[in-house]
Amino acid sequence: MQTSDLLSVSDVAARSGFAPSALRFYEREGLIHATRTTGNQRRYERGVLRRLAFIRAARNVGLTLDEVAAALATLPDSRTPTKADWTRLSRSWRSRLDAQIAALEKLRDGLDSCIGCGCLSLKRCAMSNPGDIARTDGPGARYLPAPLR
Amino acid sequence: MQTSDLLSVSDVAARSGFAPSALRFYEREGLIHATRTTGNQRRYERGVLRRLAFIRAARNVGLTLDEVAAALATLPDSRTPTKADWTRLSRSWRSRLDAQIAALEKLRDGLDSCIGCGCLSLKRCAMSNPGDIARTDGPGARYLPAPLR
DNA sequence: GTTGTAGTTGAAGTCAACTTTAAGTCAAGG
DNA sequence: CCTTGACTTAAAGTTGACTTCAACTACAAC
Repeated sequence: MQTSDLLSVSDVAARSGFAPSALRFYEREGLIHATRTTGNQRRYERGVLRRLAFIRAARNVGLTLDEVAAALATLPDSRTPTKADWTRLSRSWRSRLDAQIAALEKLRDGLDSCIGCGCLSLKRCAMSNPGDIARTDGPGARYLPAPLR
Repeated sequence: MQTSDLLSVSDVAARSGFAPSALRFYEREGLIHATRTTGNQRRYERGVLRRLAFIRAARNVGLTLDEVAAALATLPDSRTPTKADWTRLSRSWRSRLDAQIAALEKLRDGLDSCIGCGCLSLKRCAMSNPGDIARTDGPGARYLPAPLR
C-alpha cells in the first residue's frame, strides 16, 4: 500500500472511487498530477483526493471535463487550496441545478397537459416541442442522462 | 415539394425538424418507414410526422432509441394508431420525470449544505457522494445533459 | 437537352469520457 | 532468486445518436 505519505494508483482508486484508468486519463488531461518513483510508478499527494472529490461533484452537477479543467486551473499553484478556494469554485453550481430542475418541471408540466390529448403535434405539443428548452441545441438533444432513465 | 399526398425527405425534415440524415438513420433502425418512388427516392406518409413527434418527445424525456423502438413496436400495424395508442405509450413518462427532478433537488440540497463548508470530503460530502443518486451507475456518470449546462 | 437541386448508398467520422488490450516493467514476500 | 500482483505505455475500442463523405442518380425547370 503506502510506503511514505504518498499514495499509489490503487490507493487513490480505492479512496476516490475512480478507476485507475480514469486517474491516468485525468492526468493526461491535466486535471490531476502525480510524481513518479524511480521505477516510473505514480505517487499521489493526499491533496489529489480533494481534487478528485471536486471533479466528481462537478461531474455530478453536469460540468464537462473541459469545464472542470478550466475551474481547476484557477486554483493557486503556489499554495495549497483553501476551503474558500473550493467554495468559490463550486458556488455557481446552484443556479445550474436550479435551471435544470426548472427545465424538467416545465417538461413534466407539458406532459401533464399533453398526456390526455394524444396530440403529439410537432408544432403545438409541449412534449415534442418544449420551446425554450429544446432549442438550446441541435437535433437529438437529450435532457435526461442515461443513469436516471 | 409534394406531388401527391406523400412527402419527400426534405418535406419531412422541414416539418419534423429532424435532419434528413436522422430520418435515414431512423429508417435503418426501424423506427419509421418510407415507400419508394420508381427512382428509389423515399416517400413518407403523413403519419410519419406523428411518429417523429413521438420520437422527439420520448427523446426529450430521456428514452434511448432502443426504448423508443420498443414502444413503437407495440403500436398496431394493422390500423392507424389512435390518440389512445399514443397516450398509452407516453403515460409512463411522468414518473420518469418526477424521479429525475427529485434526484436533482436532492443534489441541489446537498450543495446547499455543502457550499459553505468547502469540505469536499469523498466520504461525507453530499456533492461528491450523493448516495442514492450516484451509485445508480458506474464511474463518470452524468446527471445533467449537455444542452442545459 | 441541359442544368441544378435533391436524393441515393455504404462506410467512415464525430463527440465525451473513459475502458480495454497488448506487451512489457516494478516491487515485495518467501 | 523467483514468483506474483501491481504497475507502465500507446493505441485502439466502447457507447449512442447521429453526421459527413464520396460517388453517383433522379427529377423539375427552363
